[in-house]
Amino acid sequence: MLFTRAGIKTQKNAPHDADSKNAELLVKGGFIKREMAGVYSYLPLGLKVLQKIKIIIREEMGNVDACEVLMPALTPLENWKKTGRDQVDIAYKPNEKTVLGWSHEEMVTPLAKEFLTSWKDLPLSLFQIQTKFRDEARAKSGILRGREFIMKDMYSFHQSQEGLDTYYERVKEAYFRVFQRCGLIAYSIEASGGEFSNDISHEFAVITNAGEDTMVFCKQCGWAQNTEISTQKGGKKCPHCAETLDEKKCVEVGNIFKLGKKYTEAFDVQVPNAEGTRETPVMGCYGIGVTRLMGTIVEAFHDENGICWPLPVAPYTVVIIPIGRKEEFETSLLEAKKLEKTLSEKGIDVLVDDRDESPGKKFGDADLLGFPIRVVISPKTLEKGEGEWKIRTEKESKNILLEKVGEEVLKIL
RNA sequence: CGGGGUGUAGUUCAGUUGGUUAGAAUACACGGCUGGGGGCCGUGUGGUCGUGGGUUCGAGUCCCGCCACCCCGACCA
Repeated sequence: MLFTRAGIKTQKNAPHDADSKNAELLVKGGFIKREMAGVYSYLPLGLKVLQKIKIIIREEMGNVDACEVLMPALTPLENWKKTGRDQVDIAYKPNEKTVLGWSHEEMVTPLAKEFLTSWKDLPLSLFQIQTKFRDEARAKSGILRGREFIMKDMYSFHQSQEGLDTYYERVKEAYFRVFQRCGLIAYSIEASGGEFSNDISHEFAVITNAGEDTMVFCKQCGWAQNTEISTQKGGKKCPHCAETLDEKKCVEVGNIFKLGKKYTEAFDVQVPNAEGTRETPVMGCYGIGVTRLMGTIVEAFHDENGICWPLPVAPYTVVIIPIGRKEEFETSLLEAKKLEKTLSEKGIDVLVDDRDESPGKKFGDADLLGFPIRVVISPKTLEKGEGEWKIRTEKESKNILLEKVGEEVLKIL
């Protein structure tokens, strides 16, 4: 892909009110554009990142036998009246008949009811990746807390509590893999069930100063708790292994709940078991804030020059920068395009900075935009058929034969 | 939802006690130079000063309402 065709526009000035690194860097890099408080457009580069995150999520949800669906964002108020959640004040209500979905228990449960006609249909797990609407009193921190955001929400139905318990643990493992593949270290922390459930739920938290939550955790055994409910404090001893507890700010990137029969009862879902007796299935629900996850990745991976995307979610894996003047630039650009073709054929996402800009500007943008690998092609290096290879997060660069670039990239992918 | 603050060019900002034709940087367009870390020079485009009212000979500037946005707090699935 050519830079001038990729819909990329960087800007020098950060928004004056950027209150977090993700807001500042994503806007400067032209990944997103703010439209209102807590509402963003995703521009070509930002959308590419989102798509890569979604691919990871889809693969991992597939691994726990979940099926993807897409339910409407516009939902009937009637359904919410059945669960008493029609009065929740963060809900946007376009009119007296409809609610913009802020969670989808009220939609997925009636849907599952149609589908679940036999115990053989259980367990059933459905997920969607969809825009959610929540009228937050105060949106903040870029895409970490918006009024409109993208969420992966999944709902499972089981014949027994044991079935749910087993599945819950499987999903927990899948969640760890999702965050790990995004380059993040997530802690599973005990939290309150909120309005969903009286049981303890689990949040997945990533340590970062931009976070709104605080957790206490044990580096030794991995035990962690949200300070919201914890009686423990940093500096005290871990209740499990007596190590000293740490206390850090964190972002909640996911959460999972055991819902029990609250929703299946509200919608009168009953499934005949093997004996022909009708039973009410138990439910679990599992969320990942997809756009929040993207913001968290930026909070976790940036330096003074810009973003440092982890390989699996980088909008482009490699940026090729041809430099030189006049005819020399044309020669470099030609070589860059040749290299692009070779790499693309190997399935590598490549961007060629074909702009007629100063080298400094191109380097600056490459750093800001955070492509993991940079290959510079100049008359100097071209003499030996080489380019300059540099990893975004490393200081030093090295020269490399252009024909070797492909295998070098594949080596670290 | 309480307290505080800000709205001027695409963006970041200046604009004196109210006083002609509202400025800069950056971005953008064109030309020239430059060519390994956001380079230089020149020319040009771009503004109903958030919005509605009021005071005044005269309002970007003063007063009131409304709206939007930001910060602190409350809330947060």
